[in-house]
Amino acid sequence: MKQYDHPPIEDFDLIAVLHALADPYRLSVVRKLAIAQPQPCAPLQGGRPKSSTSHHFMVLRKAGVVYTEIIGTTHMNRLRDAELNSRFPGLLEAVLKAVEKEPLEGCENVPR
Amino acid sequence: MKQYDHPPIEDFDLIAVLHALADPYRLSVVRKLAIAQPQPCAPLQGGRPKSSTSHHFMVLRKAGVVYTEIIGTTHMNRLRDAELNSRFPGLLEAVLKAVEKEPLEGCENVPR
DNA sequence: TCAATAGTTCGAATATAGTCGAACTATTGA
DNA sequence: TCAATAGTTCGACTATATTCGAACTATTGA
Repeated sequence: MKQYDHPPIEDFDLIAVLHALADPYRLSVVRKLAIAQPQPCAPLQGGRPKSSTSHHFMVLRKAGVVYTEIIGTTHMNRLRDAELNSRFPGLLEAVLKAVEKEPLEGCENVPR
Repeated sequence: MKQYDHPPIEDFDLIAVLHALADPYRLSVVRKLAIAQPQPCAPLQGGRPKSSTSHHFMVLRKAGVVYTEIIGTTHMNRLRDAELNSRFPGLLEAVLKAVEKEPLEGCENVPR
């Protein structure tokens, strides 16, 4: 069962993390994973072709934002929130909090 | 004395702020302003041509990261840190903290 | 009034990123 | 063994960003 390479914490680069988060689609993925983890890619596609989704997940993985475990045919994604927080304390939390009141496609009916 | 338009807090957009910060040169400007405010553009150029500097300052201003006041012939820049913090609590602080141990060109000899 | 200063604007060139269809790979379950 | 599933890779295209020189504007101080 082949797995992805994920950067170790000490290789996390702030510019790469900020860039990874500075895209509406990728930010929505991060928000959804923050609500429910882990998740396969499929339910997070949001109407996009698989190749685009795959590209964005690669950006998230390379930055260290997402960890993907291959289980059978599905790729299970989770946030590397603890690692991110140990390297860049408060960053992910601040980002998630910054958009928590904004609508999140696919989660319109989630009660608060 | 003509002045710039700066977006009001309620128009701040997280994606734009993250994008503004996700560039090495712009992040260095933000770090330098966090150390000493306000400053004109000139000492922050870092060897770049003026047109590039001007472009990056425009990105920072449009995102709401930097406030520029025109005083005579110099454009004095400061961080909109309080406003940023009221809109996106903890974000700027987390970003600055994330890189505080990294070298900052032009500040190599600052004692700690 | 005029030169110097500080920074902008323009336009073109280059680089980086995002999008998408089509072909591909690995795994599972029948 | 074979079809279905989940996602990747490739290559081409488009869009967005960055870079830079050159010409420009506004203000000041001599």
